[in-house]
Amino acid sequence: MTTAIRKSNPPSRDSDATKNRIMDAAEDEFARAGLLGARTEAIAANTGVTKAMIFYHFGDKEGLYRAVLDRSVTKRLLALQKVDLQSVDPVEALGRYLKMFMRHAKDSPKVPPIFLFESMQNKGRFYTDMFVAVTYTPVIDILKRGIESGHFRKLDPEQTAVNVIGMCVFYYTSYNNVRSLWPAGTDLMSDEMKERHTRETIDMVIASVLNPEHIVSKSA
Amino acid sequence: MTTAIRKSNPPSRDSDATKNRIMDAAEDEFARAGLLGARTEAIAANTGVTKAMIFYHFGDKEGLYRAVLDRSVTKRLLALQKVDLQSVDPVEALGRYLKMFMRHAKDSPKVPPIFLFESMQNKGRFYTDMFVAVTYTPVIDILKRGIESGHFRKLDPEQTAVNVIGMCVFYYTSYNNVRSLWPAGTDLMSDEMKERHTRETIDMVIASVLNPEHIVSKSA
DNA sequence: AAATTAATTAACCGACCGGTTAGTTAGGAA
DNA sequence: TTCCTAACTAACCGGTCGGTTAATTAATTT
Repeated sequence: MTTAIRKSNPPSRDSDATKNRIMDAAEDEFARAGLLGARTEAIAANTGVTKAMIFYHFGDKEGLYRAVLDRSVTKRLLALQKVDLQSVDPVEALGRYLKMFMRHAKDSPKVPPIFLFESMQNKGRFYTDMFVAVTYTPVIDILKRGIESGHFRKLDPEQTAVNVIGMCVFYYTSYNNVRSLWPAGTDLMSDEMKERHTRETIDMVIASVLNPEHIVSKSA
Repeated sequence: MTTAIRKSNPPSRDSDATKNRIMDAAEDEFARAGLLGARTEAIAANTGVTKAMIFYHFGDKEGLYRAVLDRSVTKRLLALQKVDLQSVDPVEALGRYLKMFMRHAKDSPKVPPIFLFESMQNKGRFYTDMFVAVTYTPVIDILKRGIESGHFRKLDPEQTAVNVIGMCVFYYTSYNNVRSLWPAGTDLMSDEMKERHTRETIDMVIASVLNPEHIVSKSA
């Protein structure tokens, strides 16, 4: 278990290392209960250091929360910068973006719940423009480009972008509710199931935005 | 405001009426913070009766929570029973189901957040088979029928059903995060915006499952 | 090796929160 | 009218939780 590993490490007297350990544990706890429901004791318990260290290093619970959000948005920004979305047609661009996004979701499955809590509990108080810029804006840009080029249907770019991200993350926020749709004992967070979801979602998104006429004219 | 209206009503000595008032206030509070984060004081404050009445009528916070979930699943079941999904082709059936579902979401926008919290905070502990039966099973049935009849692509029915519901509810759980995608001051929960989301979502879902070949053969 | 400082701990505090309890009040039955 | 009981209130209780404080320990500098 991650918990055990984290706790077994010796509490080294290294500020940055300790901060990261706290943020790792905090990510789990915030994903479980959001800023409001997270217990600082619970975070500390998976850290190997005392609860007081949270306040020493981050000021208060909110400070730690901000730090966790910042770290995850930075991570996604880095991943985004590695993808070239400009020099390919909109269909390919959308596919590339989705692959990048789903890889991030697969590697950091705790992030979607945290952002959901952020919206529902905190009314998006800590959700900055930066977060929008690294998730929704690229999708909207691609969609607009695709409509103009005729590759995509005449859709509402903003509403569609929200729905696209919704498809990508809903599985990661709701798997506990939908477990029973699969045979008992199926682990919805196994690599195989995550990959199946990724494949299915990319197919679905592409199909949902394509312009049928454009396909016909292409095959003719 | 709903709050003011609820509170101004005289605290009648009617058990059922009081229970309903408590459940109304509880729905708001559970939608804000989930079972874990909900404050019984906050619920009582919007009720016109004392906090003690919650425990008198529902035993404990969890009892009230169960009651709220039950009420909303009953409501959806009733709406579902009024729709005929059998005697029409899969495309029409899916459209009808989505319209019904989105009407329910529009009228009870607090329900999606509650079920999201249920998954994330409580790991679906209170999410019964009944809930699955009134949300996912109908979609899966329609999808399977559509694949067999050739109307739909060869898709994964379960994964797709989850994504479909995801599209329907994500807007209602994330609007606080995505506000900035629209002009400042836009109320994402206005009737007009909700209807726009509904239209866009239904179009998108249908497009995402249709079998391209079936369309071509139809138009030929 | 002494002094300095950053990292860490254990114990503690006040506010809050779920739940209880003892007593009150309205209203229907006898 | 009296009685009974279901609905309701005000005050309270014990535990939990975010945050503080004073003292301790490990590195780093001089």
